[in-house]
Amino acid sequence: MEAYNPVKIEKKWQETWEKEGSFKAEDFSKKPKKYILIEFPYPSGDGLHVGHARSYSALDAIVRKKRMEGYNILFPIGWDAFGLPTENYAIKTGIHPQKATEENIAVFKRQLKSLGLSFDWSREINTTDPKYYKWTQWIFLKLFKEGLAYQTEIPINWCPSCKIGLANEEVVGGACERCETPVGKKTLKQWMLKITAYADRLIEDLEKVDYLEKIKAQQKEWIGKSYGTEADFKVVWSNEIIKVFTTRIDTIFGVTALVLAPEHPLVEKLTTEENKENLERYIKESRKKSDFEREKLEKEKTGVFTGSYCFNPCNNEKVPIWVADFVIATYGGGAVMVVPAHDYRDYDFAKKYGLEIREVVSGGDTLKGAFVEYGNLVNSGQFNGLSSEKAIEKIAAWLEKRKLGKKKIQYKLRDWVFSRQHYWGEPIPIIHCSECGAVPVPEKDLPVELPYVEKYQPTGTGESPLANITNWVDVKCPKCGGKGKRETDTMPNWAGSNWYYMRYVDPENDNTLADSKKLKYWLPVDWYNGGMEHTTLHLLYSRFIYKFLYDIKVAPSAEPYQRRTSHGIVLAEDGRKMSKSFGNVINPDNIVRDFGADTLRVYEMFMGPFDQAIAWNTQGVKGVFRFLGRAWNFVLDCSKNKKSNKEIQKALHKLNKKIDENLEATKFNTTIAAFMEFVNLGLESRSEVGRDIVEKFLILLSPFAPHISEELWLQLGNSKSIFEEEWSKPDPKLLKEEVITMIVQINGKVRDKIEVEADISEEKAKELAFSQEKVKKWTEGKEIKKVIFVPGRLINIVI
RNA sequence: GCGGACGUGGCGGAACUGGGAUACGCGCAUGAUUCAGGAUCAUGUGGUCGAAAGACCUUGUGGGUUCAAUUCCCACCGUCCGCACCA
Repeated sequence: MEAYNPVKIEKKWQETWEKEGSFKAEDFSKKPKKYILIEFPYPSGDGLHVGHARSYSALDAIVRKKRMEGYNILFPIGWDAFGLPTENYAIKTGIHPQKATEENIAVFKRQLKSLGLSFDWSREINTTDPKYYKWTQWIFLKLFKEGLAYQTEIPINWCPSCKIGLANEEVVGGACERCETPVGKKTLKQWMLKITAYADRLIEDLEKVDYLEKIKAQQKEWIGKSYGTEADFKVVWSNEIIKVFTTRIDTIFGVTALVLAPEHPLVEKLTTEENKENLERYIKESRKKSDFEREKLEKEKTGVFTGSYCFNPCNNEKVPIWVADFVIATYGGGAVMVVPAHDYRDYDFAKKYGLEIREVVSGGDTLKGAFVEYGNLVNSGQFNGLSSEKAIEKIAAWLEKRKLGKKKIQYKLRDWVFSRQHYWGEPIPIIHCSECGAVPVPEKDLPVELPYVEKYQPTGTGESPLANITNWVDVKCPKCGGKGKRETDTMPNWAGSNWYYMRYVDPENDNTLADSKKLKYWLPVDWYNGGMEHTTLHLLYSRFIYKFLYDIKVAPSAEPYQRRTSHGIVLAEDGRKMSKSFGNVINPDNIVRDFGADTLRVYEMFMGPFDQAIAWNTQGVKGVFRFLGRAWNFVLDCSKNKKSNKEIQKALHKLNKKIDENLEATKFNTTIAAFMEFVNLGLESRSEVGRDIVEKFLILLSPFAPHISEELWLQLGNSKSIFEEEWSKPDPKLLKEEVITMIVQINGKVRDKIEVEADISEEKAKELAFSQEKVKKWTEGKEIKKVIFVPGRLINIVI
């Protein structure tokens, strides 16, 4: 008998599957459809990560099983290829991003194919292909038309190293997500997408989908909806009104100051002569501070008095107006009412600057600290005695009646900065005309192709490298025919990934983003798996874009993804992140070469709970290789036997059941453990295991370890592919145990075990239990208080 | 500070709905095979006491509910992830 040698068989089967087009999805098939999606990879220069292999292998197992169950499966693959890493790589090496992308894709493709993943390669897409990004641009034009894409002059997060504007989502801990340089501010005219218009629907429609709870929670948190009241504070000696948002309008009688963000438009006007110098210095300094530094300041609060006052709308008291950089300019209008007695932050601020601390909600002690809970109102005029809940309603109504305020909903979510000052992205299809303003490129002129140039270094001025290409920039205005200039900003790398899963449905279509009938057939995606790190980025953005496309009747449903699961990352053996600089990267090529793709796939499923981060362990890989070797011997050995005993048949059906249940729950690790147990049992009684069993075993194994299963299937004399076999259903008769081990407990401690019929009656069980020697020993001379019988499980004697 | 997850052998981890704690794998030990190493196979492997039979202890800590708790409740300690001066 030949020993298991994966290198000899894997390539052969990969070629056969490809040649026969075994995994092609069929549009409009009569079979029930399932659209199963993994996040398409970014083809970086580092090659495939074992982390890619982890989630892809797991989903491939699900896909292969579902095909055998009779589903028409769409399991596609493509490349999310625009973006900074490639551009940076190009700048460093002098290799054009397009060429680098092509080379990287070739490597990724070879690596993915060497894993035997059952993608439908005929639907491969690439976001940098003009035929693809034509439609990315088309979506932008539609957004523009509906007023959801607009330009504005805003201070944006600016990475001084990448020389690029960043979305809030790309700033991690005050630093650039890509290069970890502390982020500063720069005011630029930027394209924005109005995701805030969809904030409510993005929250509400989470009810309709099946996402992990933590994903829903994170998205809601990110959108940050809060209910409150906006109150108008009129400035003394002026007609200016400062609008203040608060969730605690019940504390308005405790206001002893008002604080504006340094960027607030009224700051200059409100600053009196004698405070001018002080204030200017303060603003200058706080502007110099990056967000990163602001956060690092240990929450020490600083501020300066403007010299002006305003009126509290509820009691007409004069309230001093301050400026402080703890107030966020972009949230709630950039103005905060300070209630030291009932807010921790305000308390600190008041202590530092000697502001009055006035209790207006009873229950705390203003000498000790802020009391932030709800209570009953005091020192609040006609509202005294009301509970906070009631007061919030009453005061809001009172303000509203006098046109001094109104109820308001605030979100943390902000509009999405959609401009990037880079070369390697989709050009924004807009032409600027001095007469007509921003004019959309006519749809018939799409795509606006990215010009192929030699130099793509950032200009550093805030303009993209495209600004230097005059013959591309200078065009006629499509509206008036006059002089126009192309928009030189490009889109962020999220643009292409917003809608890519729609393109898989109809990847060659040149007339529309995708045929509407095909969209209707395949969408929504039934199961989408990806990384947790995309929860507030890609996942939220793409839901927004899809909802927009639904509104303009392109997308067929309200939500794009029916189910969302997440995998944990794969760490290096030392528990750190895999990184070239640590020299701890595991290259999947080496694992495939030394142990085979099946071992890699099974190991990555076995290594730990799917949703949990886990460290690589090469010893563990060896263990899985051993298991597959044992399985190989087991199958070939036992295939010569004619008959199988009942025990192994039962074990097989139990295994079958376990796989069915576990896969839906993404419990891949225990599924593999069940296979190992089965093979251990099989080898123990190998003379009593026959061909019928090993054939069925191979069918069960095939989604997980496709190459070895296909090869053994052939060696057993089958002529058709194992993947044309039907997935089996466990036989309930064989699942039913006839004999069970009944546990006998004395006072909850296991003292004996007895083999009994599964449906033994209570009387018989008791009788049997008490007749046991061990039980007699433990109960001798003791008073028996109680006997508990759990059918099919145990008997507990309380003494 | 807020939101979420979690704490089980030397290690990764398992345990359905409250019913045998430590499945499966790694590692380790002993033996077989081998000139040797590797590979493979067999057996053993939570702790303490014991020659053994066996007894007792053990799921972060302390308490509670229960015939029975890794699982449920309360308090505390600790770890990880996300957000974070959001008014």
